[in-house]
Amino acid sequence: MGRASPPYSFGKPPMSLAHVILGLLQQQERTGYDLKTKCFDDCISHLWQADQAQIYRTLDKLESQGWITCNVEIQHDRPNRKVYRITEAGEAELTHWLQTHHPLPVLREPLLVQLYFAAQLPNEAIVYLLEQELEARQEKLAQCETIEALSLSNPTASREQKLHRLVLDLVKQREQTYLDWLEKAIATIRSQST
Amino acid sequence: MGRASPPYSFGKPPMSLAHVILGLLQQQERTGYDLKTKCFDDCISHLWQADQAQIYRTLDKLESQGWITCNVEIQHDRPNRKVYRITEAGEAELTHWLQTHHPLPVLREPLLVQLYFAAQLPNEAIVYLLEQELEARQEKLAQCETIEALSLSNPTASREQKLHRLVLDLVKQREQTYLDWLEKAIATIRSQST
DNA sequence: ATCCTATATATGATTAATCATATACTAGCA
DNA sequence: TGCTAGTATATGATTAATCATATATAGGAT
Repeated sequence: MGRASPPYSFGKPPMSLAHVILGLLQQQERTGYDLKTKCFDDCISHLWQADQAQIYRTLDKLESQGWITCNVEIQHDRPNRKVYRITEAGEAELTHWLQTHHPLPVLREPLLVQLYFAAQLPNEAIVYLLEQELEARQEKLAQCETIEALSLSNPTASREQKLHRLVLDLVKQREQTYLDWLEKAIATIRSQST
Repeated sequence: MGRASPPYSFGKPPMSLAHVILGLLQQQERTGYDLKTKCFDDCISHLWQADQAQIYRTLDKLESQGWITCNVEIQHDRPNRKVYRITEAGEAELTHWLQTHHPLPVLREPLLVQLYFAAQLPNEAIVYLLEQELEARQEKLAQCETIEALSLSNPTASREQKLHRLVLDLVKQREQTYLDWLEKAIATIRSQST
């Protein structure tokens, strides 16, 4: 008991986006548009990026799965809103998923491939590549700091906020590790004879 | 000039796996089976993981693109081998790709999502989750060290090897950042009242 | 009068990736 | 005898993700 019986058919093991959405809908009811603009883009872009089309299609699947329900709000000045709410089955599924270990995600970084095969390139070309990456990573760290300022600025440290803080700490440290390594790598390549 | 004219149609911007394969074929000619077993699984698993089926399909695409050619080696005791070699057009494409900045890959980590929404869970459940992640990350770091021992043990420091070392350094540091954070996070949660 | 932005949802097309499975022969082991 | 492992390539099915585009209305700026 606790979970629906076997024939799920909907996306087996990870299905992570579905569960991110369940988590967000457990906080409060929302529309697809709210999820995209207020949640994914403004609050958890450091954590999970999602395409608008995929959000709407996942909402459809979650609804036909019985994990969320939909209530259409008629609006006259604007398009109607489909407000989604998590169901009891959805909460059970979320609670189960939250406690399940998932395999480490596969990382595929073009920059590392480039560096791995860069032996044929002149040093300046390699340094240029690393500098562009450095710039992109600095920008990403800045985005993390924006999110930090927006959502973790007030001193009220609820249990939830402490967890959000932990998550953001990792993401920031990850970027910092990258930045440190890039600076070291640039110095190493520069000091090298071609 | 330098690149084939517009109607590529094959996978636009990233197409990274195709370029990893081009890089490996520039080192020497290989079969799909060699690529899977000797390269992806043994040498660059820390860098890029690839499914056997996708390797074969990408070889087909690269061939029809004119970036590699194929020579069938007839074997009588075993299945025939299709030996692939990079072409001049392929080398030009690789050189171009190696110098192009690519957008940062999107990271989607189930564990971070779980922690973000874990406020409803008891501390022990959160700690258990973090400990499982810690174990998986330790194993991954150990895999990096195996690769290090296998491919970077000899003291000959060619230009190529120095680059491979840089790449491995980042991957190891990334895992270490994770491990440090996980230990800190476990201590933090443990010290917390439920 | 025209254009852009915001609100709101939806579909079609395509790519990248994974999983399962099929085929086929050899060699070694139990 | 049957089983497994290694060598070698290939296809079908499916999922996850991205991009482009379509529709519709209101309100503000140029």
